[in-house]
Amino acid sequence: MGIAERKEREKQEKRDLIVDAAARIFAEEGYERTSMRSIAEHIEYSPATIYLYFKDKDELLHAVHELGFGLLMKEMSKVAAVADPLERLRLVALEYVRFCFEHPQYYNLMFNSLEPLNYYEDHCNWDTGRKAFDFLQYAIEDCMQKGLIIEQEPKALTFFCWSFVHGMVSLYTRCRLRALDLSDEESRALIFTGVNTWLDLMKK
Amino acid sequence: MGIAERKEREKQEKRDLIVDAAARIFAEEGYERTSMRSIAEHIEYSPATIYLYFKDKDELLHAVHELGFGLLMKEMSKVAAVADPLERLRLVALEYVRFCFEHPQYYNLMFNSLEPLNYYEDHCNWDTGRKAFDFLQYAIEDCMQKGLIIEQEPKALTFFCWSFVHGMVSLYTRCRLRALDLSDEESRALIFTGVNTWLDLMKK
DNA sequence: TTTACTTACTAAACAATGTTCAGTAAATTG
DNA sequence: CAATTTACTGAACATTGTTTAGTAAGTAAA
Repeated sequence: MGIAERKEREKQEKRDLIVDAAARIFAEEGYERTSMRSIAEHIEYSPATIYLYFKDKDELLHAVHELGFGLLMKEMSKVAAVADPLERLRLVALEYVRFCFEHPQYYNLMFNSLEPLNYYEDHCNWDTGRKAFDFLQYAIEDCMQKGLIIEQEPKALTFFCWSFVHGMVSLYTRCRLRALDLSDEESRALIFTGVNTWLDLMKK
Repeated sequence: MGIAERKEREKQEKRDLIVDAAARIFAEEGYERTSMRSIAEHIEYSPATIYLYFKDKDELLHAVHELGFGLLMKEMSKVAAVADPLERLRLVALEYVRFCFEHPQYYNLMFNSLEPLNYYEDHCNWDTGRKAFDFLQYAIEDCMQKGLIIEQEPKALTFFCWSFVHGMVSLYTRCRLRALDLSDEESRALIFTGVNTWLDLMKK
């Protein structure tokens, strides 16, 4: 039955078309400022069409959120081949920071905005985030097992590492570094310094 | 001229009435979900009245934002009398964390939301945040001068400390600890542990 | 007191938003 | 060819932030 499959494929393609357009506009304008109507206009369909593919704006946002995590995981996985665990951990952190610099709207959606999590209220667990967290935890456990960093409960230490980097980049993208009188360049440099300082503190 | 003064006073009182109502509703419902109409209804005035006291919703939000900083500074100042600089720094951090736990909506407004900063686009600097940052920096410089913690450029180190705690509480209030399979109580305990771990790492 | 003016406020409207629903035209099926 | 399903839309709805024209009371000057 080739027809049913073609229809299925076309449906998926249209879904992707909507998500891609939404992602682009969300990234440019931010979530609140992009209307369903403007997304519809971009793909040259009526607003009501979007509701045939997504329950509401939240569900569409969630799809974009997943897209963002795909991007982040791809970036972070680039350094998987590096042999030295400590250097690998450092590079993972740097990729994370770089991702935030290059896609601040995605980052905000993934780690600061509350909306995309509405989707998980039924499913109760944030699977997507969990995968990224585990990725980081493996990198840290590797360092710990080889005696390169301090000993700590792995999950807790992973949370601390994540928090530190997340804190820095969030304050940056959310414009709170205005409290520091720094240029944009200086702010970014400071954050990279922060990653190294943190790793030095964790070294045994 | 008593009349002019009374009018001035009454105007200020009404302004406060609006800000207080707005603060309560923002804190309960969140910024996006509270309408100007609902605020107006609470204070038993027409929506248009609010616009006599505030240019728009952003400016009202900013007033609430300032209120939040007043609250935070008050909480953090409670520990000013503690003699031991390291212990004082620890207590400041704990008060900061506690503030976030007790007023998550305020916290989000002050450190994650972009909107209240619109107000500063003309004034270019985030004065309110700067004061809080300086408060923390003094506490840290005190520790450093007495040789209790590692030597570092004070502003940078202050930023790192702030980032770490901000990162932890943000991930918590923004529900990203769902990636960790922890109860609410366990999450909070972990954050307090984090503060102590961080201070241990900074100790010389 | 009477007159002008200012202040404090509101009702009603505006444009834009997310969302729904009845209806339509085309594609598919029997 | 007829019946049914699919994919889509136009128009409406309720709600939002905001503006404007108008009103009624308070104040000041004659």
